[in-house]
Amino acid sequence: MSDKLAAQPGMAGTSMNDAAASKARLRLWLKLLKATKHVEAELRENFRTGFDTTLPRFDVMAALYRAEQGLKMSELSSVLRVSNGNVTGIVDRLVDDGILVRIPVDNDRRATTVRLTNAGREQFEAMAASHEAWIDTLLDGIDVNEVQHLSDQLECIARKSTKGED
Amino acid sequence: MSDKLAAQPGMAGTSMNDAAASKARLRLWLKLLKATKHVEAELRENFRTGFDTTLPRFDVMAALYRAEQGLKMSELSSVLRVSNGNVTGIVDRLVDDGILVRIPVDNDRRATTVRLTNAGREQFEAMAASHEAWIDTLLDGIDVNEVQHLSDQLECIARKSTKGED
DNA sequence: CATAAAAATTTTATGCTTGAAATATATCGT
DNA sequence: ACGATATATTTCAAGCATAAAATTTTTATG
Repeated sequence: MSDKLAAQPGMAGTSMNDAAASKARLRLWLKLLKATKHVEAELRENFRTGFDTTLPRFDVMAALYRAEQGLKMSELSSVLRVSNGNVTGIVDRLVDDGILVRIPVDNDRRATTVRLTNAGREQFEAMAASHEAWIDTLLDGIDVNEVQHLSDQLECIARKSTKGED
Repeated sequence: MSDKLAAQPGMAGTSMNDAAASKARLRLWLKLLKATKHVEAELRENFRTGFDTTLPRFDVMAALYRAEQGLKMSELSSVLRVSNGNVTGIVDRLVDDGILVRIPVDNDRRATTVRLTNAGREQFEAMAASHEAWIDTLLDGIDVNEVQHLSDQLECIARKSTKGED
């Protein structure tokens, strides 16, 4: 639609040739990556020093906090979009720490449900509050009024082949 | 949108109460993370199937491609913002594969410089071309005219405490 | 019912990542 | 020259991550 006529000197915000657009996208990706890695690094450090835990553990707890009745291992790895084998290890350690329990599933001895213990729910709530505050600080360079817009653009990226449940 | 009660005068598109802004930032962060992870996963898969290599290896090669005379291990880990120990392992494997060489530094027997071999440079060029094409495809949901703007916002995030050399 | 196919999970092998400890070398102050 | 400190790198232990193979149990089919 808005392509052909980069003709005008004004070039009112429109168009770029393909090669330039490709380079621009590459630079954008590098910045996206840089910003994300930066925030992740800060969060990891905060989780480590503040709660002696990790981001992946927090992610597992967050998923289970939302699912009061617990989730099966396969549901968990699907929600978190990580491999099955990976979840096994993280859950093992969380169980050892008394944060999670494995509950056998009736009528299917292959599966187990995983659920937060009461201690786990408590710990999660404390961490979630800090987490939100950390993000608030880390992203405060962003114009809040632009958040929705930015958000929409990112949605476009994530949706590529990722059937978008949130 | 800016919350119904944007009060009145002055505050044109501004404002949201703090709690709402905080939640909005949290949601934004989750999308940022989701978009980044999605692109990363696709790239990893492409590198694996297309070149039997990994993103971290590509990153090392990219850094060294730009530095024709090579980099010391510490410079490499600083540029890539990863730990020293991490770089050691990745470089070890790249050396085994004939992609990198370690060169002793004159007058300082503690340090070594790492450089791409000719084979390494060749391989990198092929991979870089594909990489750019992959990114172009993955980010094509993004309005190219918004790239600069989006980019600026991300810059804000990355700059927090990250003295911004690129 | 038997057995093949499917499903849920774990195990294995490999590699990335960190932070901390260890090693080796260089530099500086006295 | 000596010893303390700083610098460059590697090693180590633990955890995260994937893909692929293996295990166990369920379900479907003949």
